[in-house]
Amino acid sequence: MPRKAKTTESATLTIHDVARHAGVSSMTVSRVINKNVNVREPLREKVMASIKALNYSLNMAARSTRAGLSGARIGILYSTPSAGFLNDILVGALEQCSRMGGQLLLEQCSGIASQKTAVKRLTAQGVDAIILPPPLCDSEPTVRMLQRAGIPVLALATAHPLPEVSAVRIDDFAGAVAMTRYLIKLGHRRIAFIKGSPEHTPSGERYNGFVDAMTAAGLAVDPLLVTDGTFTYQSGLQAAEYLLSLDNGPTAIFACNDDMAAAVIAVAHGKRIFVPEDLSVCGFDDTPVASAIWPQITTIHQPKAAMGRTAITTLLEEVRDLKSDKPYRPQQIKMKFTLIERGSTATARDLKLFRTMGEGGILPR
Amino acid sequence: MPRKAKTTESATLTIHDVARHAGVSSMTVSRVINKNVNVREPLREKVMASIKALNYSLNMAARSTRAGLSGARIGILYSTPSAGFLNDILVGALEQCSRMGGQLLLEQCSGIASQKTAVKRLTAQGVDAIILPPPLCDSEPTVRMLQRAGIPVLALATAHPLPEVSAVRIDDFAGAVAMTRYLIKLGHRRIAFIKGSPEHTPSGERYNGFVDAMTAAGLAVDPLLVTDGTFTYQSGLQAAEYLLSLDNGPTAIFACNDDMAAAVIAVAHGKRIFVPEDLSVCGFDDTPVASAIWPQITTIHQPKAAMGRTAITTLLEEVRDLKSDKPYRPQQIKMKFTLIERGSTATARDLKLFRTMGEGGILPR
DNA sequence: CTGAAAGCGCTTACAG
DNA sequence: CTGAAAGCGCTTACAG
Repeated sequence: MPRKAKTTESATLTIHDVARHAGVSSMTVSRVINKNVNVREPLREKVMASIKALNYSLNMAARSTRAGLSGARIGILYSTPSAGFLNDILVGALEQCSRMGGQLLLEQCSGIASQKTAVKRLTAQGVDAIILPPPLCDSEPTVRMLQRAGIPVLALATAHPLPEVSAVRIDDFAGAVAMTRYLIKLGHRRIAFIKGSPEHTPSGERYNGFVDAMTAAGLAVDPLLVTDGTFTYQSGLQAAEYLLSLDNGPTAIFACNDDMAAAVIAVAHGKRIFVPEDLSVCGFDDTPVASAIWPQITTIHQPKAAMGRTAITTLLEEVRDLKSDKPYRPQQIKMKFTLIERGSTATARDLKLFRTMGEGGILPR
Repeated sequence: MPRKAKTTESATLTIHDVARHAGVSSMTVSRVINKNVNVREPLREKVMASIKALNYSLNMAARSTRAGLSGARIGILYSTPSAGFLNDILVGALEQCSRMGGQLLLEQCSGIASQKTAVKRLTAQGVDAIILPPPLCDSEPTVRMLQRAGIPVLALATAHPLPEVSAVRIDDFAGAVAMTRYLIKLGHRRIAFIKGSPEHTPSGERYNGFVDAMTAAGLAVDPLLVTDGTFTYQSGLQAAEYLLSLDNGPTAIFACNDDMAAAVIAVAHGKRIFVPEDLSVCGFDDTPVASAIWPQITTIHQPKAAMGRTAITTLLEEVRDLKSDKPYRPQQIKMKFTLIERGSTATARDLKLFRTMGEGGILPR
C-alpha cells in the first residue's frame, strides 16, 4: 500500500535544491533547463549532473504562471472525426502540452448552432487558440467565426487550408500517387477507385493523385471503375457491391480511407473473392480499423500523433508572438506520410492464368 | 486576422481584479471560487456577480502551485487497448483534469520489460498516481510493481479489481444478463456466445451473466453454441465461421465485444445470412466500430468518458489524502451501463415458418 | 466569517 | 555569462 511517496520526492524537489546541490544560483539552473545559450559549459555540466543526481523534474504548473508561451490554453473543437482519427491526435497534443506547460481544452459540437455554443464555452474558459481536426478543418463558416472572435486557428489534416489559418497536414496528392504507383508495381492494371466525400478537401487531392499516377504510367482510368463514397463503412459497402459485380472488374481497389477499404474486404469475403489473392484492397489514413480487421489493410499512414504534437508547438508559438504584439503569421506545415504494406495487397493474379481460365469460377468477377 | 485577443481579456484577469470589482479581499473571492462554506450569502453573491460581469476564469496553473489536490500528476499507462476504447477514456480524463487542475501524463508500453521503463519515465516526471486501462488493469505484475513503487493505482474496466487498488468499472455480469434477457425477449432461444480472452477478467463475468440469464429463463445453454474468442476481429471471424456452418445453428449470436460482433456480421454477410432478418448479432462495450459498420451493432455501452472523469476525480482525492498523511483507502466504483439497441438485432424468425420451410433456402443454417 | 501576509516553483527584467 | 530581486495568480496558515 502506498504511503507517502518515497522514491518520488521529486514532487517536492525544486530548482533551488538543484542550485544548492550544484553550487550555483537558481537562475542558472533555470537557464540550463530552458536550454538558454548563456551558460558556460562547465556550469551547465554541473547543473545537469545535479539534476540527474537528485532526479529533479520541472514543475510545469509553476512555469506556467510566468512564461508567456506556456500556460496558454489550446482548445480542440471536434465534431465527428472518423472513429480513431481523433485518438492519436489527442495523444500527441496531450503529450506536447504537458511537455510545454500548455493546457488542453476539449469541446465537442455537432451542428453549426452547437458550434457557436462550443466556441462560447471555450472563450469563457479563456482559450488562446483552437485546433480544428477533420471535418471541421474544412468548414469555412467555423473558421470565419473563430477569426471574427480573434482566435488563432489551426486546421488539421485539411488539403486546402485557407491562407489565413495555420495548418498541419500531409500531402494527400503525393500519398495517393505513392499508393497508386505501389499497386501498379504489383502488376495491377485495372485499378478501381472509391472517392471520399466531396466536402472533405483531401478527397479531391487523393483522387487527383490516383489519376495522375495512372496516367503517368500510361494506364487509362476506366470511368466505370471510379465510384463515389462518403468515407463511411456503409458507402464502402455500396461501392464494393457495385465494383465487385462488374463483368470486367478490377484486380485492385483503392479506397479513399480505411473505413471504406474495410467494407470492400467484407463484401469481397461475402462474394468468396479472396483478399489479397484475388483482389488487392488498400485504404488511406491508417486508422485503427486498418489493423483491427483481417487481412490488415495496406494504407497511407498519417502521422496523427506527431501532427497533434506539431499543432500544439505551432500554436503555442503563435500565441506567444501574439501576446508580445508581434504580427500574426499563420504557419502551414506538411508532414511526411508512410505507405504501410499489410496483408490486403499482393501481386496481381498472373494474366496468362487469367485468360486461360476464361470466365471460370475462382477468378475475381 | 487575430490581433490581441479582445474578447478574451480573461487571460489577464485575476482574482484581484474580481476582488476590487466586488469590493472584497482576494481571499473572499478565492473562497467563493472554491465553494468554501465560510462566506456570507450577500458577499458570495456580490463576488459571483463580479465574476460574471468581468467574465473571469480561474487560472489552473497558478492554483496548481499551491493546492494539494490540484497540480497532481496522473499518469495513464496503456499498452494496446482495443481500438477506440482509449479514446473516450482520454477525452473524459482530460476534461476532468483541466477542470480540476490536474496534469495528465501518457505513457505507452508493450512487454513487461518496457513496462518498467515506462513506469520509470512516469516516476521521473513525478506522477502521483496511475490509471491502468485494459488490458493492463488485469495484469497483477504491473499492479504489484506500481505498489512497490508506492504509487496509488486505479484499475479501469476490470471485472475483478485487486482489493488493494481503486477501480472504476461497470458490472459486466449484469450487463451480460441484460443483453441476454433482451435477446430472449426478442424471441430467441438458440443463442450462441463467443467468449472473450480468458486473461481479461470481464470475459468470465460476461459469460457467467449469459449462462445465468439463460438458465433463469429456463433455456439450456447448448455447449455447441459456446465458442472461444480473444476479443480480436480475427478470432470473431473464426468463431462465426464455426457457428454459422452448424446444422442447427443459432438465431442470435452474443459476442463478448464489438470487434468480434463486427466479424460475425461480416461472415454472415458472406454466407448471405441477413442481419438482423436471419440472424441477430450483439456485442459489448460500444466502441466506435459498433456504430461504424452496417448494420450498426446492438451493444452494452460502457460510459468510457464518464469512467475517465471519475477515475481522475477519485485519484486526485486519494493523492490529496496521501499528501496530508491520511491513510490510503482504495475506492472501487461501479458505473451504470446502458443497452443500446441498434440495427443488428430483431425479433427471432417465426418458429412456425421455420419448421414449415424445413431445410430450405432462406433460413439461417 | 473576513482579510493581510507569506509562499508555491518558476521566470522576467534588471544589474553587474 | 551569472545572479539578486520581484512577480506570475493563486492558496495556506495565521490573525482578528
